[in-house]
Amino acid sequence: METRLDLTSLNEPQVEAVLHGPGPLVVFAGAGSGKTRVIVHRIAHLVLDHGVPAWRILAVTFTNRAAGEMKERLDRLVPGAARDLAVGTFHSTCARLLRRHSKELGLSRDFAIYDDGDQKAMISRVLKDLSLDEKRIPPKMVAAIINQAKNEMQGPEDVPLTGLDAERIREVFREYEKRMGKANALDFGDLIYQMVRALEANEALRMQLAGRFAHLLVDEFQDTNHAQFRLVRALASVHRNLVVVGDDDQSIYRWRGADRRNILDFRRYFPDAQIVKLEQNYRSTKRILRVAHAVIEKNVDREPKQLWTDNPDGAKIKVLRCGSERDEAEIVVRAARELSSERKPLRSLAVFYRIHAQSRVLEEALRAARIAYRVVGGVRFYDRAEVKDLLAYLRLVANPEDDVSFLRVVNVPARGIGKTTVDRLLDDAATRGTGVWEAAKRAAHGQQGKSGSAMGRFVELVETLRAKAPALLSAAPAEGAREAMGLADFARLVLTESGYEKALKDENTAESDARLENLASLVGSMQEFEDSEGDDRPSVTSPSLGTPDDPPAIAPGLLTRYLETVTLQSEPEEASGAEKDQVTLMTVHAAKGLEFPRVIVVGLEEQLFPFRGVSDGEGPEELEEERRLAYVAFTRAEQSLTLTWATSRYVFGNLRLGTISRFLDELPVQDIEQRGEGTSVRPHGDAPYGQRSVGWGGYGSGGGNYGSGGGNYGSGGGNYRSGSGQYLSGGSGHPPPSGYDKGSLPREGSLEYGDGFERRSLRGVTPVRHEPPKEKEVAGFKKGMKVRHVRYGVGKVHSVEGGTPPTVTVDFPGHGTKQIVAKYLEPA
DNA sequence: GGATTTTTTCTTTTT
DNA sequence: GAAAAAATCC
Repeated sequence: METRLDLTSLNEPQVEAVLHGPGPLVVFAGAGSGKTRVIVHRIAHLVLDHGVPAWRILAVTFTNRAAGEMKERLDRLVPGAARDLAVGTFHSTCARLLRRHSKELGLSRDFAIYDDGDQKAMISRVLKDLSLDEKRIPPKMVAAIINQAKNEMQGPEDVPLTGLDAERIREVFREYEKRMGKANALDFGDLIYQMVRALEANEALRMQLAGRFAHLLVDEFQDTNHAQFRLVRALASVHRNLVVVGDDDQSIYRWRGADRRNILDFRRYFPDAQIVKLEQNYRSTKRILRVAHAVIEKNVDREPKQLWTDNPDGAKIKVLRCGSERDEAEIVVRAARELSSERKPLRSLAVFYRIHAQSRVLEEALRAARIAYRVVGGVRFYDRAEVKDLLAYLRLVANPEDDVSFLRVVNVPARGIGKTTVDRLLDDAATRGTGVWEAAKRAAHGQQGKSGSAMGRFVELVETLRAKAPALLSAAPAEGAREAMGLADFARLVLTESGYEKALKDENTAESDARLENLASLVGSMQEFEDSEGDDRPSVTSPSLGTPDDPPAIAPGLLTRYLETVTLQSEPEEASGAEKDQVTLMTVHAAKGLEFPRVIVVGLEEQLFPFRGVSDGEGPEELEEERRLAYVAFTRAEQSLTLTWATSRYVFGNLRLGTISRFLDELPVQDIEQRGEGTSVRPHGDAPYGQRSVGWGGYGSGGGNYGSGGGNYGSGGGNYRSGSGQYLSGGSGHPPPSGYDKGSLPREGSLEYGDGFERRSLRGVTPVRHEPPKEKEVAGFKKGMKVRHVRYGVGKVHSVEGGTPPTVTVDFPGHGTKQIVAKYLEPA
């Protein structure tokens, strides 16, 4: 057809997907096949060539990042169109729709959204109130059951439960739901679950919403769960213009309820669906694709397909055997230095690991080498205590029924409302069946004069704050007069009125300073949010999902919108401005959808990658998902891919010996280049986990799996220790003395770096005899002590190094970890 | 009631 | 080895 949109840059199947007419379409889009490009072009096509108003197009993604990227790219293609486009994650889209229709649905407009931590706190309280033992019924397990149930669209009455405690757990679920209702709170699962229930039960609402969205596009469809599928089905029920895009090989969220059947069997639900397959890869070299394919093709349960590319063969994939995780870190440091020497930006390098815990060592090494890096995910900014405290205050102001937030801050800073008082309050709330806020008000009024009691003063504080922020609590007046207090100003007020700021200032330690700094940056981010929301004309879709003829009558206030935004995004928005040039560290999960010229994947050992947890029985499904993860990791790389594994590694603080990942063994030999002495390529086979070993060329059987005896990664207790800073010099091969309680040791890893120069003995492991290691003391300092430094203030001793002159490693909050010569420190 | 020290648990992966 | 939970001290 004639299009105003330029399609010359697209290949044939891409064009087919972009121009697809009415009705359902499923696009199988392999890694690097231009998936986002297709989605964005299709939206542009609908707007430009069919005149569909952008607000009638809904695009759903899994992450805020993907949503943002989509908007940005669309804006480049069709300037102005992105603003009105309804694009968001499943969760944010549902949250907005639920708020917009809160009245009809019997919800409070300012309902709170509980993240995992809040949810766990709520479950713990329910367990306590039902006098159930948290040891016997762990809150975490209950949370998993509740979340899974909601993913499957099941409530407490219809969730199938078996086992001794089935009915007890059901009761907890029931009570949890009740409390959530009282608290005006929804958890992540609820956002989808409640929206689907509303749509399926309420014909008028379904017609209204499904009628509004003339086109629906869903990204990463392979990772949708049942509830999300039902949501999509309901929203597409009127126009049936549904395009889903995904790749079953990249489905990595099975543990979160993702069901690949949703994409694989798409035609069972939509028999008339067209299928388009995108198999040309534009991202990676031929070698990278071959290596990735070698891992994924072993999966039985997959749609057979193979990516191809016109790109060159490229360099061989490096497979490096390291002696320890520190050696792995050293590889990363060298790769970063190599970049600099080639005058390439640091941001072209990314390092992926299976679990977050692996990032620490990498960070230490990069910091020591003064290489800029950023860690995606992990310890999140919004998880810091002071940040959560301030947000809890704000949440309480927006929604005083929010029990979890109430209990979090009722005595922070200490204001004389201790455990006894709180317990009495909770008892009262439980016996009368009210929320905690009601109970607190009762307690306050019971006193002569509100300020007669500490509780009374707290209730008064919250009410006063609420009274001061009417403009934040309801939609801003149309006149837009900025007469009232802004969000950031209000947050500052909360900090002073609550005494929070004063308490931190009085503390006057390096740590409290750091906390104050964090709060300042949080308040700064509020200012930014405020400005960005105020600057654009209020768009019809964002953030309230209204339509031009049907403007939201009860749009939530700025405060509620802000809280929603921070709860549904795991990390603060990247500060606007030039992107910094730094190496990126992240989990493989976080890497999905991204690409980097150079990629290093660390920790390719059995039990770690493929991962095997302590409790889960390991079935073929789990292994297949690990393969998909590896596939995702490898296919992020454009030009260079390096895979490392370590023969020894600290897990939980004790040493584990590792064996090479089966994934590495399966790679085509002609495409890889192995370094590191003694790496052997074992014959392929299906030896069970924990039964594999690799010849070190050293001591016989090699002895080491993570946790011996088919054990688990993280079980058992070795008796090894990495003496503080004691490294073996010279990699002499004398066997370890007898008398260790387990296994034998690998020879010190000697390692070749690819520059032809072999370095020996990077780091041996110094075994220690049975007697427990003595706490070392240097110049009167020992681990854990608080010390003061003229320049950095007060810090905690991380470890003592000894030596001449005696040196101590100290952690200074706000300044990082420093090595300081002992005489410049004094005990604090 | 609140602060400090000791003990325990934890680790997949995230909206 | 860190963070949370629990126990102990003031």
